Amino acid sequence: MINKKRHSIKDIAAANGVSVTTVSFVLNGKAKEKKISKAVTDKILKYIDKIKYKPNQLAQSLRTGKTKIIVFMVEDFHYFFAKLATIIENMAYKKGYKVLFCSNENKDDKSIELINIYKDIQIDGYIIIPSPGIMPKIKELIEEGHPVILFDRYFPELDTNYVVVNNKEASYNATKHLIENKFKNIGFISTDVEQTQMTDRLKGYKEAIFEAGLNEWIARFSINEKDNLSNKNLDFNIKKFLKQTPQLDAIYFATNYLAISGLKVIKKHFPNYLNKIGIITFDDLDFFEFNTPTISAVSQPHFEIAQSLMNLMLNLLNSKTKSSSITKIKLETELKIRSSSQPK
Amino acid sequence: MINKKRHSIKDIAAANGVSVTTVSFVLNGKAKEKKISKAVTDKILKYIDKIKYKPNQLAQSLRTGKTKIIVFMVEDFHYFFAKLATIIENMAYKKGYKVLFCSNENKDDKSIELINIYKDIQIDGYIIIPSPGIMPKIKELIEEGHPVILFDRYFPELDTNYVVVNNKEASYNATKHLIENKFKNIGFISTDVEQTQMTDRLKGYKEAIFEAGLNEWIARFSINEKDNLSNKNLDFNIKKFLKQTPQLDAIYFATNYLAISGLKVIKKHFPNYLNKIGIITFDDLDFFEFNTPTISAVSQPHFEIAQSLMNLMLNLLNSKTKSSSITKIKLETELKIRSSSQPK
DNA sequence: CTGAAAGCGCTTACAG
DNA sequence: CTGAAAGCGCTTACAG
Repeated sequence: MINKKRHSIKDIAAANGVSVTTVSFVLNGKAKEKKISKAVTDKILKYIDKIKYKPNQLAQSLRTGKTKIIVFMVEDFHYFFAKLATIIENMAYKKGYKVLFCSNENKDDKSIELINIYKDIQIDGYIIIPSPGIMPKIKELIEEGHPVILFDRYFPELDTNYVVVNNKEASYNATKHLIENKFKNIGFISTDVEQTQMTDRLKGYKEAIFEAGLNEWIARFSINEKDNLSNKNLDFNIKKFLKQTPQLDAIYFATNYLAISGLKVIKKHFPNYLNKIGIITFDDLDFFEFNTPTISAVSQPHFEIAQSLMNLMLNLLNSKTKSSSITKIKLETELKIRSSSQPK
Repeated sequence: MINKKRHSIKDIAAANGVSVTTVSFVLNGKAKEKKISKAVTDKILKYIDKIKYKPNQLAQSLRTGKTKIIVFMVEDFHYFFAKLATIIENMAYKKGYKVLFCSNENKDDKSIELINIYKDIQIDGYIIIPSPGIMPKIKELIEEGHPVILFDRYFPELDTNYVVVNNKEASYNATKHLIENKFKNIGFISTDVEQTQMTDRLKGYKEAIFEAGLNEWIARFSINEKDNLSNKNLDFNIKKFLKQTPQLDAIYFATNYLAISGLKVIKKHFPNYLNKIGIITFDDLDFFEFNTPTISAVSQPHFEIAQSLMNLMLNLLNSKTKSSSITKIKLETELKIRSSSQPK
């Protein structure tokens, strides 16, 4: 490595005939507080500006224990992530933080492994979509004093910061929308995960169905190897469910990849369904907008989610006081009514 | 922070009645080389295993100048990125590296800003989809001795490691496929970016058209604010182009978000086109597979791209010798023929 | 108003 | 075979 050797505080001190202490104080904006004379302060400031001095983050980190790195752990890097990532990134870098994006694939062992690594390298803060069984690990993180924010789902038994959407209410509204459009036998296709985002959507569905005195048609599939869109197993299960339940006149998918799988199956094996049954899904996707037919969907407020997460995290990082106040944010979703949920 | 104080080498040394030097040698697998007795070595190894000692990465980094972090810079976090990210992540973590994913939005200033930050924190290696004008910055990185790999596109004038696909050949084949299916007036819709991935695709198109003695119909739009799928401006331009060029009986989109925009416009303003004109696009997307009609596409080998990138990077990181050998990899794409490109 | 010095936790050249 | 010590580049309590 061709070393146009980096400048160090020592160099600056030597060049200006002062001590490293003085330079450090000036660099850290403590000149006033430490009563460094204006003359010296200005001289140093001008000099660091001239040589474009940048402190060595590594040394700072070693000394202070802060790395200026935030972890952003999601389930996978598709759709939802893509919508949030750029916003998160831009907000973080603007404040001098780097973001380590990573995916836990909703697996506990991967989550734990990653968290352990990040603890080792002394990450400043954690924004996490938790996998089902990592409540103990999250608890540990919090007890050790790390700023932690969960999102998309949370652990009701754990008092922690989180940002989620109104899954239950949105699900209730989506179901009710189908009911109002005269659908009578509304299937609910979901996963068997027992996490809040999914159980709340189920609750909303059940409530609306119960209120209307209709029958429940619930299918919950296990998603082991979620290779996103090419989940043969999921396709197979949905196909089986549709075949076994010919009564259905509408389907509500609990999340977008289920809807994708469902649409694939319908187009292939039940093409007449497309114009016959109502379809709605949680979690909007760009292409639902121009699929034929266009697909009605519950749309999550990506910008608000990302913004809430980062604002909250930056607050946590800046508050010297280990403030024991916990912030829980529930954001509103929007029901995008398109053609798939119109009366048939 | 509740400090169940981390163990340090000093602690280990004290607890075992040896010096930190000895401990360090053992930790770094230099026991043999440094002739540490088997007895001492074993004792230390057993001890660090018992207390689950993990070295402080920060201190190591400060000392060695290595951070065990790789940067993976893409244009944006959609589609292409999602396909590569998990593979990259898993390969990296397995080897003890962390990955800083970031997006440059194909803007030079953002690229440069990010690279400067990463140089500051002494990132070990750079995998970059370069924005149009950062050749000087890339050159600087290389000259300073940083391992750098470009991908998706490269600078022909710069002798550097890269991983790309056979854009020109694939584009030639895609165009030829349309020609063989009797399309005579094939439009080419692309961006005005002068980067290899795009210019090569244009070349392939032109070559096939020329060979067949057909007319060229080329539209190249500027993509300023690429907010991915909701690019009103792009929609507008494509609509205008289609209106002004009624001769077209087929369209070849140079990349997937152009195809998405095009499909939206066609569905909305030229619905009869769907069954009338041929469509093919570069860069496959999951939903092209179950759009109506299914869309033919040039599919990139995501797994091979990710794997090549990481293997190459790990090689670069491990070779002590500043090997001056440059690796240039061009991977094969696959033409997925679906219904949109069938003869009409 | 400013500085000498300790220390964050490592690695390694040097000495014995 | 093993250890004392310097040094990576910072921050900050302490002293004057």
